Amino acid sequence: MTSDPRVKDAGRLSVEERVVVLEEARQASALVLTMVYQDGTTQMDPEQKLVPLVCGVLVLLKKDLEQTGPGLEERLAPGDSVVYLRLEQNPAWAQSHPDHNLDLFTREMLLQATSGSQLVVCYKAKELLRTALQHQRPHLQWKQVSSCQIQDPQVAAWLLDPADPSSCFSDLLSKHYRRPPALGASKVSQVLSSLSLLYRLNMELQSKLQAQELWELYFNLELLMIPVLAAMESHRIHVDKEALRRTSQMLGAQMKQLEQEAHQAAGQMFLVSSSTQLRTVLFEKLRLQHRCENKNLPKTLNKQKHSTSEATLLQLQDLHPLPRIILEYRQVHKIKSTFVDGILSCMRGKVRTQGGFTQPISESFISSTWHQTSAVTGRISAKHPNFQALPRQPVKITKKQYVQGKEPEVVTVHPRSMFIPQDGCTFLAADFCQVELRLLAHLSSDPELLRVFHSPQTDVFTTLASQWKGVNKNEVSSEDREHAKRIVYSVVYGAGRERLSGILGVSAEQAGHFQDSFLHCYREVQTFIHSTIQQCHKQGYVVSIMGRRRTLPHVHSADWAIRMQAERQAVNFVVQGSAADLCKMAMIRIFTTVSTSTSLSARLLAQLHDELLYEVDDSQVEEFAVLVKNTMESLQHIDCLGVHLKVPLKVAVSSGKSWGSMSELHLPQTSHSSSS
DNA sequence: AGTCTTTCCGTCAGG
DNA sequence: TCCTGACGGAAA
Repeated sequence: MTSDPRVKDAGRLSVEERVVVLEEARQASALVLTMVYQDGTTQMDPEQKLVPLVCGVLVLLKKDLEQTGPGLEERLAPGDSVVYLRLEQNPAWAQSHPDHNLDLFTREMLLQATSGSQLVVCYKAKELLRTALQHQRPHLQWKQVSSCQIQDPQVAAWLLDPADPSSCFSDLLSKHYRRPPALGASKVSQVLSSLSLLYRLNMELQSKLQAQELWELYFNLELLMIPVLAAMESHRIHVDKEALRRTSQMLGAQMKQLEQEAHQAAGQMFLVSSSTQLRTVLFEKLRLQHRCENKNLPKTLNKQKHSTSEATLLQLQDLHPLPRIILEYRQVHKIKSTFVDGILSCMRGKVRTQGGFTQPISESFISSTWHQTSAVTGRISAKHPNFQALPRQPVKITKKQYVQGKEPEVVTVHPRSMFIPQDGCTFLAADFCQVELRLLAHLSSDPELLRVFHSPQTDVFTTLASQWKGVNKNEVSSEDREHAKRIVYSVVYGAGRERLSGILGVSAEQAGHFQDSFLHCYREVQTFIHSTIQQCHKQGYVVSIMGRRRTLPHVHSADWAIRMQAERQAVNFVVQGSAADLCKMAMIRIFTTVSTSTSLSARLLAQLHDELLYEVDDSQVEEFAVLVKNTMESLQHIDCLGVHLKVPLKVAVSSGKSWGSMSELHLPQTSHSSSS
């Protein structure tokens, strides 16, 4: 890489030459970047199993934007130059020949790319940003890159077609621009032409976004999410590792015991974790299905076999002791494998290089990877671990004591309580209350639903339950309220009465009755569903409040089931996608405010769709809570994207010394809560 | 024929 | 009913 004459190796430039290159970078009309890994691949090569270590960054400095001509697409234009920045793996104090001028140059170049005002392009920009933040720590702070607007073809292509599984660079090239160049040339030549093509591809995607009216969403929302996500990944959450280890051991013992009980109840040995083997025991050996013919036992989705799901086992639990044991086993198994051992395994395997030696370390900090382009609805998702799926409620486990005169011991396990703030800090969570339902009220303009949200001091689902049941608000039980919630969402997302009856535990007839009465009470909701489907049929796609779109080719399918599914997806997308828009905008607004403040230091740790989790200095909790609440509720009106909601937004803020024990923070009323 | 890897399915945590 | 990701077993 560094022996090619077309590439300027920063390490071999003189101090004077570096000054010139830096000035050139500042004057360049565009910068195109890619990370280079130790195995010689770049960000534009197809994904590998194990992400190789980063060894440097290649920067293409484009002097002139409008250079076109035969053959120029994949070759360097005259006046363009390429600089290679080697990223030193060792800290400065451990280097044999520290070159402080080179460190400074690298830092300045990265700063120019991440906070400069000219056009910057990078495929998978979030990875580059996160690497820069980690590598330059503590010299490059996340606040410094908050205004960064690196363009990313992966994000652009996803907005154009969110259903397309985020494809590799060469797939994007052939889909949106032209055939990728044939292999054969040297690796350096390939990389250089890829950089040129990356620039061209970006220009092509830019005009496609403009043509589809997606440019504003891209530029004002999705691009600004990149630094937010990069910063979120570079903040680590403290985990009580010892508590996790103890819990793992305890759950292991509990599983062994439940396994024995299951074998005894079944009268044979079998693999308790296998749904196939359990099916054989329950329905071929014990023949439990014959003893509950009045009930409608669920079947598996593909091959119409008896299901062994939770719903089935709950129906069978009075006939035999086995189903209850299995339910408990599954609960313990899920907690142990995914939320205790799973989390522990995400903390291992990281390596830190120290004085030339690479040694495995086991820190008690963790950070997820956040994905911007993996959900069709525009939501973000998390992996390794999946922070968005940690159990909300603690789980009770009864340990039977085989000692005379001892009562069974009840232990509660709560994975969220393993996450704790750093010393002197507090967790603060901000939750958008019933965003999807509020958006439904806005989208449908249903007068009754709007009225519910405009009358303050009432719980929405309680009001809904009282309206549709025709009883007084204080006569509504918590069960009624829960039912109201289920009914609302089942209607909006097109669930049949069968499905609803399964969830509520009532007859299908009664479930159907509930649905009818809901739609009768809120007529415009029905109209909204119909018009959304109609619009999808007419133009082939649907749009969220901020202009996010999803094309649904299957609405034209001749197959009834396929077509109906596409129609449900259309309705769901408009509501869920709009909620995603709002939540992203909230993250960006808060990020910008904190970044431009000299005193605030709150860090975003996680996003749980409609909830944001921050780590805040103890002394700033109140101030930040007010800021977050006001910022989020003010999103009722967003001028730059033309959003004006007919409903007020409500945000609940809570804080605590562990993620498992958060209590609501009651703040003074603000002006937004009574706006109309 | 036994072992390894990959893919699919069922189940369940979240919203 | 929609949208995710993780895990373990079964099949390929």
